[in-house]
Amino acid sequence: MRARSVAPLPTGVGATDRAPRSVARDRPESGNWNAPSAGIPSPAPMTDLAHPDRLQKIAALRAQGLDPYPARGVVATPIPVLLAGAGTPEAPGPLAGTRVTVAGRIELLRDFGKLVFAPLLGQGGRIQAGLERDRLGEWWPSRKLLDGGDQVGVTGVLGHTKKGEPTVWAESVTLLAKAVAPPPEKWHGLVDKELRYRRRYVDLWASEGVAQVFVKRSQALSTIRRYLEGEGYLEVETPTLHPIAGGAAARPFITHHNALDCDFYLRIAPELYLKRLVVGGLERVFEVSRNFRNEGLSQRHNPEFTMLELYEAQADYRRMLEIAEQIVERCALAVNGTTKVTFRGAEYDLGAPFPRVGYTELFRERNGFEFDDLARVRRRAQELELHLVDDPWKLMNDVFEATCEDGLAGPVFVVDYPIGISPLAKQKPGDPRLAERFELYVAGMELGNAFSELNDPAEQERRFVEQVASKDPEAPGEVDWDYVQALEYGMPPAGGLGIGVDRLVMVLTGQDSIRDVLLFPAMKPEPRAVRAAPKGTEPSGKAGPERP
RNA sequence: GGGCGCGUAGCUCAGUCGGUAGAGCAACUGGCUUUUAACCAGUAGGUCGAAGGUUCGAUCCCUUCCGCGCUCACCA
Repeated sequence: MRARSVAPLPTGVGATDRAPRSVARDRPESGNWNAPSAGIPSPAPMTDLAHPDRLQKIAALRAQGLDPYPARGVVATPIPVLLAGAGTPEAPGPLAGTRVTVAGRIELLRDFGKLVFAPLLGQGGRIQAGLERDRLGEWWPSRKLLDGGDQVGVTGVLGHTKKGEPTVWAESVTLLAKAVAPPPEKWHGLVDKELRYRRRYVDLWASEGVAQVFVKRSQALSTIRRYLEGEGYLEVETPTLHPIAGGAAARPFITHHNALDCDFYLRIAPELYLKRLVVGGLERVFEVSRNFRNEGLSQRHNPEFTMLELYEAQADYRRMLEIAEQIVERCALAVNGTTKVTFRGAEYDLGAPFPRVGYTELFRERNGFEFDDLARVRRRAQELELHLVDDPWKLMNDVFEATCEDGLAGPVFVVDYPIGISPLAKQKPGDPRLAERFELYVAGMELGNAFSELNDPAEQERRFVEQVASKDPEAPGEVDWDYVQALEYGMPPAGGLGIGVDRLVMVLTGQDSIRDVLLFPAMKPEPRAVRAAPKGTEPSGKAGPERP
């Protein structure tokens, strides 16, 4: 909530005869609770989590004419500012001894009878409030209505305890929102992974370091945007609903538009739209897009994931190498202050430049023959007990991934991919077997993919037709003729790059699983939705929740 | 989709070789004015994930289902 003053409520407009107290949030009176709001009762809490004792406290508050969910917050000083301003007992800071207001969630209550310590959690930190009987006067008995998890505002003098901990010695306490669900166990916090993901709103404050991961994620995205804008790029937004699932080989989600009475595919890649924009004269574009693939889940795969894609006219994949390096290095520095990261037990240096290794050379080194020796590829695939897919080029790449990918600790660029697995990339001059394409690997994980974009419409049409004709269930179902037509209008030579933002954030923050860098990873719906009616009110026991 | 594992109080976990369950924290009551997982005493809290089967009796054994985790497959 933004800090601002609120004009007193005019008498008779939603105000009561206690209105002068109700608007006192900027000048809290000692011992003041919140004045009542319009007297609208809240509906009964809906889930099993609501604790009866806490519901009774709400009833007690309302009985006193007090609002457990007041309309206004308090004007508070951010906790990091308070901590810095408090200094130490030996060297008090500029705020020590002054009256301050802090807002936050009561982490827990340590009750000593006539003194209660209450660590308050807010964004950016934790500071302790000290509630003393002798300072709080007539409010003091009301402390019994507070619980761990409640949102409160505390005004008092900033000081220290005997042990030197910064403490706001409360002169008034304002309940800002009553928590009816109890917080997790204070020492272990939330450890059940399912609960952590389902109740991220608890995990974010109850589990150490979780919020920081998402702060870093935001910083990384912000860094990417700043860098690309500095390079003259324009951020754009292209459709999520696609008539043809193109730009990647993946199984799409299908949805239906009622008014148009047609099916759409959820975006599997923004690529073809972004290149249309390059045709349209937007010479440097990028998009941070959510993509959806109807495939398996794993530590590296979520059904929806975030991809950065960018395209630059007059550039080729060599320029994309540089941009990829810059993005990774700048993000590391912005997020961690160093290019060194620890991921899955190993240390990596994300400082540019990254080494390059040729796909051809790597394949030959690990397998002892050329990647386009398809007969030997097939034998090798049998040795490796790989699933023998029909598409020889796909099989070749399966062999590559099985034999080469694990060794790519990285960061490293694998450059010059076989053209057979690069349907949207331009052929490498002087070697018709290869495309001007690279992938970026870190910790054996593909982080990025880039190429010199194919802009020959006839060649693109030929490859599309070939794809559609293939037996690959993940190939597009039909040729994107509109895209071919776009190329017919002429697309300048261009380089394009895609970076898996979730995976990049995994590496930057040292998280093993993609789920730990997604605020709300995909989960099956929780069967429990609503709670039974309050005890004793079920008509016959049949009206309870459906709990299959 | 396959394999392995897990599901017991709000949270973290014990336990029952089959006789319907315990601890710590949280909650509630009482005590305590400097705690850092405070402490001390007491109280309350559970259709032991769901359904079915075996059994005199199932939270425990069996089957199926649901959810989650790990792993393999899948995943340019």
